[in-house]
Amino acid sequence: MLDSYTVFVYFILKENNLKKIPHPRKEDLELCSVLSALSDPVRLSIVKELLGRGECNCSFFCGFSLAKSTMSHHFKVLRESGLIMTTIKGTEYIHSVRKDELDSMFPGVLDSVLKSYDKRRK
Amino acid sequence: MLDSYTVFVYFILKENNLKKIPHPRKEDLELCSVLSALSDPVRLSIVKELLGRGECNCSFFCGFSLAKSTMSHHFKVLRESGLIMTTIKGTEYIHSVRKDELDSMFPGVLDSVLKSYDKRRK
DNA sequence: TTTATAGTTCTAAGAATATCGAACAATAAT
DNA sequence: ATTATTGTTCGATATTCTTAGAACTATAAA
Repeated sequence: MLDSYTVFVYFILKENNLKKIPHPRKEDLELCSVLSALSDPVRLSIVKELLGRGECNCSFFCGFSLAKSTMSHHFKVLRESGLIMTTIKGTEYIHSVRKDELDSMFPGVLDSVLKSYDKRRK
Repeated sequence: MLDSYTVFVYFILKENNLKKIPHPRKEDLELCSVLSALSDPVRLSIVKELLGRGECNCSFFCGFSLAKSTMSHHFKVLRESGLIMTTIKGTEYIHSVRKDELDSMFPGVLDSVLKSYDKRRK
């Protein structure tokens, strides 16, 4: 039985609980942090997948056989370095590479790294 | 007083003590190791200096106010990742960037990274 | 032969990283 | 309301990294 007061309280609670995921500003991105984030094989692989697929949630990355808390950690490192952006859609977290901003700050870095990664020995 | 026997023994001793510094083969260089080596500010700065100066010994890098053992460690990391080559000339260790080999294995990576590094905020 | 030079290697300490499982949180579905 | 989904966050552990000082090594110079 929902009276108007209950609806109001529910709305406030929802608003307060809305998760805000912090992202660094483009101008604050640091080259060393980006390189460090990319230097881990798991994360480099994530970035490659994200670039290939456009954007997607974490479920695409179960092939790593790593715990989901571990994957969450890697996504966090990528986010804090400025490599990816995360938005929440329902219960899903949608990730995408901040390609334009990265290209603007560090021209050629992402492209050359991923090109080399693609033609590595399998 | 050097007789021929003394000269011979001296030669053998010198030969045995000749330091062989191991370097990874070009084909064995790994992208993640290179990125990891470059992701440290000290090492990135070393690479930049080496590229600017051509080749040089460690004494150019005293401005870091780091212990020489620490610098030696960073040069070792750079060497083992394949980023630099080290030869011994007298008591000096001469370092140089393996630019051609890196460009061949990872085209554009070194250039784009150092370009971004050069125009970072001071 | 002794001393100086230029660096390496060893050892150790503290910080940072990668990983996991358990507990938790927000939304969606029933 | 309860349960399911999709993750995050916390706490712990094992490993790696950065740094430094002390001892050492090979060559050069006196």
